[in-house]
Amino acid sequence: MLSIGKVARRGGVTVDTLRYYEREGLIAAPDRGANGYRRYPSDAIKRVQFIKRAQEVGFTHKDIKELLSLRADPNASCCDVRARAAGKILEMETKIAVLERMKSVLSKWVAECPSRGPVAECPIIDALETDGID
Amino acid sequence: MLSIGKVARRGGVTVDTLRYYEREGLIAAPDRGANGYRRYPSDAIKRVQFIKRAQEVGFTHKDIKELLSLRADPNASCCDVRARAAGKILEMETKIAVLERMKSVLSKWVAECPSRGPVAECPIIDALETDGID
DNA sequence: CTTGACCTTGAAGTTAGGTCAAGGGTGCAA
DNA sequence: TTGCACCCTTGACCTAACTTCAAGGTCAAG
Repeated sequence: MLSIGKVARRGGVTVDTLRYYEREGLIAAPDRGANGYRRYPSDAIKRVQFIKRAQEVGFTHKDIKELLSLRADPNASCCDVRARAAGKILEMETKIAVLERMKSVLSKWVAECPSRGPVAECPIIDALETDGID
Repeated sequence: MLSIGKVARRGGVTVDTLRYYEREGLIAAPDRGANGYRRYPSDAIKRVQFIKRAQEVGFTHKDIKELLSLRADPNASCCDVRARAAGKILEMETKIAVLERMKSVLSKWVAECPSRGPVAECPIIDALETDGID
């Protein structure tokens, strides 16, 4: 049985974060000792790491709760998990496309800017004042 | 002179958003009529559009305040503006790189998933349980 | 004179993922 | 017994860019 501090250190999060995960339902409320302290089973560390890794590849807490439910559901199929991952890839592609588009507008403006002269003649300021985004 | 409702409609935002911009210092507090209503000069619409366009290319409100200061500063140079835009491009490249990395990890996992069979054998779940991100 | 559109303020809610502070109890070693 | 690390709870606070709410005052048309 592990104290919250040990789970935190070994899981790579803070104790505040663990309590927050518990509130959010990402990890089950553990048993308590006679002193009221949380006592975690040793596989709690694995669960924390699961959550961390899922976050690192872009899953939100809501997504992670679904993944954890699927993992615990004997009727769930691998296909369900794959669909979540595929959906997340699509989301990322959308975000990347938005960023690329903004970046290309800014790049064009930067290329047009002489980088000297007063701001009154700056083509970037001018574009912000008068252009639509195109 | 324009009412807040007119500036909002012509600027493409809500009246609440305009009041929020005023609180945030993005637009100056306008004069008030005898009834206490805000009375905007007609160039207020251009300023709102400046803010909207700057947002659309990725500038935050903090960034926009700086750009507006530069625009109003006779000692500012075009170069200062260009530097802000170039910095924003770098930020976007960083964000894109993070997303691409997450996406490639997920894509690899999706490719490895047979998309059938119980979740207990799912390679994606397995990767989340045991892998580092690589 | 009533109806509906418009305006005022301040405060609180939203999303996401925590972080921190106050005020107190517990466990162990010197 | 003192001291320090650790644990507890509740509840507020953080970023970002709004949005919504509550409770009211003003204006113009019919």
